[in-house]
Amino acid sequence: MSCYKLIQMKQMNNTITSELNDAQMSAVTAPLGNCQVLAGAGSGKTRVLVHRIAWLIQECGLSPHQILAVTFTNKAARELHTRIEAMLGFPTRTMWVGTFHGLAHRFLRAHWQAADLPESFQILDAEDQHRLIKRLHKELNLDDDRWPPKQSQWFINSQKDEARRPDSIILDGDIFTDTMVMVYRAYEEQCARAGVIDFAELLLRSYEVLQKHPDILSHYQQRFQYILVDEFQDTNTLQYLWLRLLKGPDSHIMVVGDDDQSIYSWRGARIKNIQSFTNDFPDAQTICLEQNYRSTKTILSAANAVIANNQKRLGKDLWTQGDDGESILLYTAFNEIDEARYVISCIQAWTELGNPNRSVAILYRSNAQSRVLEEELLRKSIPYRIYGGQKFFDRAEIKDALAYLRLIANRHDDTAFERVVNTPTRGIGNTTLNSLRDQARTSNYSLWQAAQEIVRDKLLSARAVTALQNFLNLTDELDANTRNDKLGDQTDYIIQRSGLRDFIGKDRTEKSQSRLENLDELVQATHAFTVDEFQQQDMPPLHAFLAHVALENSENQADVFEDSVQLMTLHAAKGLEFDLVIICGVEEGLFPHHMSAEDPVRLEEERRLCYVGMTRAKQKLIMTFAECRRLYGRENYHAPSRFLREIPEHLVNEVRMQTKISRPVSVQPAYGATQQTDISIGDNQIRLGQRIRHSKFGEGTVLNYEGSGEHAQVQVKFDRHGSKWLMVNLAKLETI
DNA sequence: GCGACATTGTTTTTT
DNA sequence: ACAATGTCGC
Repeated sequence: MSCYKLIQMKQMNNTITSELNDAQMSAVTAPLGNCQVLAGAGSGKTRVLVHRIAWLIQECGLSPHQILAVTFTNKAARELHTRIEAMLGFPTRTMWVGTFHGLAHRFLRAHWQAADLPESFQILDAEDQHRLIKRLHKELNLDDDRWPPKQSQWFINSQKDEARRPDSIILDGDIFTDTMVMVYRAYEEQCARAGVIDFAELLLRSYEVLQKHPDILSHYQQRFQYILVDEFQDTNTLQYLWLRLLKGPDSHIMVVGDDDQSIYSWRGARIKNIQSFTNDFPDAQTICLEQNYRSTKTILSAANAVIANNQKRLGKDLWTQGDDGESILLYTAFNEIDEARYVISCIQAWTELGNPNRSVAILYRSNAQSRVLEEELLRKSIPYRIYGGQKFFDRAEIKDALAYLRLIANRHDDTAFERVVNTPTRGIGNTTLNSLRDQARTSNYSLWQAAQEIVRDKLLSARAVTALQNFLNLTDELDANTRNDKLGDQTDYIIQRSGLRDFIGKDRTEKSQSRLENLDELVQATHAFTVDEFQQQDMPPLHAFLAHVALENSENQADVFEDSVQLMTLHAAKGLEFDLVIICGVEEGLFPHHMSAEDPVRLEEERRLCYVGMTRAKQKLIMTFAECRRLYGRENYHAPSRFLREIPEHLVNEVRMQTKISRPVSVQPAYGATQQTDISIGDNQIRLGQRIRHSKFGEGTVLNYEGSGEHAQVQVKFDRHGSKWLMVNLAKLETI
């Protein structure tokens, strides 16, 4: 090795290991073996993954080609990949970095024959799956009241997540199991006929291919010398089995996770996998990352105190070298409107200090809570962005347009067929459709084939036959006329020619206008789409686009660059961080949610959710709860959440609602946090929760105030000296 | 086949 | 409260 190269390597080595603490260092430079990293919130988990991979390549001589890194979200996968490339300074296209589903998809595209799939198989999303199962229930004459399709959907998905096929489910003579298995069977047949597979099936099918084809298995086992798994606490049974199978006898695996941040057990995630890992790989080294680089001491102590109430923990104590920081503000709101006003007033105070809107996140337990907050943000003209909610490609009009594309790609895609056969309405109603379904079922055809037969043999009324004929012709025509077009032009033409555009825009409401805009956006997306070499190998653009849409249903990326306050559920906040975090609705019944309150296991998950939320905050944490909240049209009185009581008192500044104003009925008088006072310090009006400085007592928070002019007094809770009442014009106070 | 009413069930949702 | 279904009559 040349001297120059050695020096270069030495430098690289330095960049890989510099700025790492001891624990991070031992994870990054761990010997080439199995390893488990328990990474607390904000302990530099991604950093360790990135550096570890760089280390494997630079120091252990592994080629990127031999590395497999698995994440849960596309975003995490992208971040991982770009950071690795930035660190290494060269592209690593041959490295497999992706989500479980993305990687499984890639695998199945390569091995579709072994997987017994059509080459052009398409992915069924959750909504399509639901529709399909609903239709199946009808065909099987299952009463929807007794047998909700949602339940079957849940059953099928959880069986698949447990790697169970209908044949491997033990029939216990129970009518429930019998029925569910029957539906599962019918569902599988239907999917096979239509050439579609659902999310869980991506994993299960690829797992089975590996199991049944030793040659394929050994190829991948030999190829992937090192497997890394992010958010390991969120893996389900199937994902764990998949990983274990893929890890060859000579390869190694590193899993990174945090049992305290497991919040998806209701989706099949098994924290137990962390324990299983140490059992299955007894030689695995365990490394704990406990130093937190994100939050202040105060925030961290509070979060630690809350999570300490969980019994089932691996046990980990986060610490930080950071400052104490401000106390946690706890505001007791009168109702959710008051809460929203207080929250927004806090944000205003925060941004007046020069902080950008984007440094603030409002977190809540359930999406329904966002509306009041939104209204208040709107009223105060504060730009905001709501995460979650409906994804772009989930909008009805987009799915309609996509269904045309799917049908062109694959005529036997019944889900797509059902979706657009009468959208826009073209005289094919329920009666016709039912005969169509009958026909399809008895002949074991796709709906498309059944329709062809009906048209050919004129099996229905002349009117229905003509209508069907027109639809079949239309679809074929859309296909034939755009066969050589670019994807964007094809999409544009199809939306126009199918009549979808006119249909969507026919009434001139604002809603239909925005739907039209969405269609335009879709066309634009198809124009901009390029086949991703990694994920899609050499698929035709149309197929590649459909797969991309299903697997990477990104949200509307519009105005992502505007400096806006971020609103999201606590779940959606995992993995993110903000200078100021405001958690709303911290009430019994809402958080912890009443659906989870009785079950201790689920309660612990709620608590972890609380922990996740609190540890998102870097500098300042505000928690609010409302004594009274309108929920489902009723007014409910809730007690403050038990989680609040679990926070040590000395870390909290309790700000009480000020005014004794009677309940607002329809008008909303100014009160509480937004009430204007005539008490001011210098030029600044006093606000509840306002941070001030006293020459002797130091910094504190305004809890209360009284009187005006010369008699004005404020109650301040000082960070170090407890709370005191002070005369405003005597005490030397200044606002911060 | 389609539009107008009633009925229903409302946590979280990485793919 | 509210939206998203399903049922009914035309």
